[in-house]
Amino acid sequence: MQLTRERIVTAAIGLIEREGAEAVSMRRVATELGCGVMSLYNHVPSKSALLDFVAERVMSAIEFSPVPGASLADEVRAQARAFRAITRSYPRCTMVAVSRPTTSVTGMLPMEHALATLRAAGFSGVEAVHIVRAFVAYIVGSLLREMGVSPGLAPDGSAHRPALDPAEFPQVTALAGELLRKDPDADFEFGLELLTRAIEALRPARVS
Amino acid sequence: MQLTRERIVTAAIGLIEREGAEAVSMRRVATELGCGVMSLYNHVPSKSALLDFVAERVMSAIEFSPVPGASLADEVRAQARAFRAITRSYPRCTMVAVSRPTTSVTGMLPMEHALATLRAAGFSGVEAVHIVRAFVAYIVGSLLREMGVSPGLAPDGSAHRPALDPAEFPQVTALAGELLRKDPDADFEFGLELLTRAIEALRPARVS
DNA sequence: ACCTGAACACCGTTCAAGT
DNA sequence: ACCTGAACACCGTTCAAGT
Repeated sequence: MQLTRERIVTAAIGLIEREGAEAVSMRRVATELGCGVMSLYNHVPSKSALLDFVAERVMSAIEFSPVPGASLADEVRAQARAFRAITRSYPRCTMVAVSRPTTSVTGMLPMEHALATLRAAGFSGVEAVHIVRAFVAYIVGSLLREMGVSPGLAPDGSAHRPALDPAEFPQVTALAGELLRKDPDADFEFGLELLTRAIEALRPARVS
Repeated sequence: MQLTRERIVTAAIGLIEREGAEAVSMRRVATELGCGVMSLYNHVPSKSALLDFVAERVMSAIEFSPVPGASLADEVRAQARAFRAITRSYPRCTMVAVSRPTTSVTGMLPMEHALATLRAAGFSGVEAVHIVRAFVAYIVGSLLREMGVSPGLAPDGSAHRPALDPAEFPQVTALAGELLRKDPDADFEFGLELLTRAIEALRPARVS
């Protein structure tokens, strides 16, 4: 089969999902595709660029289903969840996507959508940009915590949890159960609700 | 001079700050210290562990100056800013710190502090944990956006900004100036204010 | 135009040998 | 106990040669 950028990116994504971001090498991708390493360079300028294309593909997988009569809060929540949903399709690729600046056209579509929603709700352009940035920061930070792993290098599985001193860390030890409990959905929804209510309170009175 | 873990971590931090995270290699660190590569392994089990120690050092550099009579909002803001301030001292190390889970004792100190503040303000343990997580997600996401670079691999400087179609991207093109303006402080403060107000509104009526 | 092997300058880590 | 050189199995990318 013909070697194309599409196929190369697909192979890279598969590799990342199966073995993690640190497993990706040009040589691995090449053998995956049954070609020589250098053949890749006819379709992709560098490894860094390849990962950019991976990021682009992941980001363009964000799906909006704009509900017609939705309130501002509902629309904001829906878009934030759609963003986070890519984690479901590409759990490990999400990290590489999120940690490199997207310059692609399709990567700008969520931004366009979000700005339109906020402007329609009465926010100024400057406010809209600020709000989107705050939400993106929160979502990206949530994804990073949820995946819990560096995109580049996996942390050692060394479970040398050093036993905290209850006198020095009264709160942490008291809430250890809660702190160790993993419920990414609940965590995400909690912060999302905080931000959503905050922008509702910020919304100009003059509803269009 | 004696080779110690301290010196190795310091050398790694210096290397990261000077040349970026992707420049760190055991061999580079060794030559930096004027010793053989393998000597490092007497004090550090692996490269991954070395980066964990880097993260620990960076995180433990967070400085709190607990203002006595401060309001909840002021305390929360102060702690969030203190977290973000490590970016000033370790601009590039921050990214490696933030993208690997901290299991160290000193890394738990900010958490302890934040939980204490929130509990003193009347929040339950479960609420406090949720709130801290939301703030951490926001702060980490902000840092990631601010540094704009993957911890592992630098993005290509290829400025192939592909010229958006104004018909397809009316908001983005209209707000291009605002979107390209870089003011990380203002961005951070905006979102911080959103979250702070949100938890103020959430606070239980019964003030202790 | 597309493919490719050899080669270069790198990696992290194991192992056996030194002191 | 600490250091270390050689070696192994990898990297990304250049270059010159093929078709």
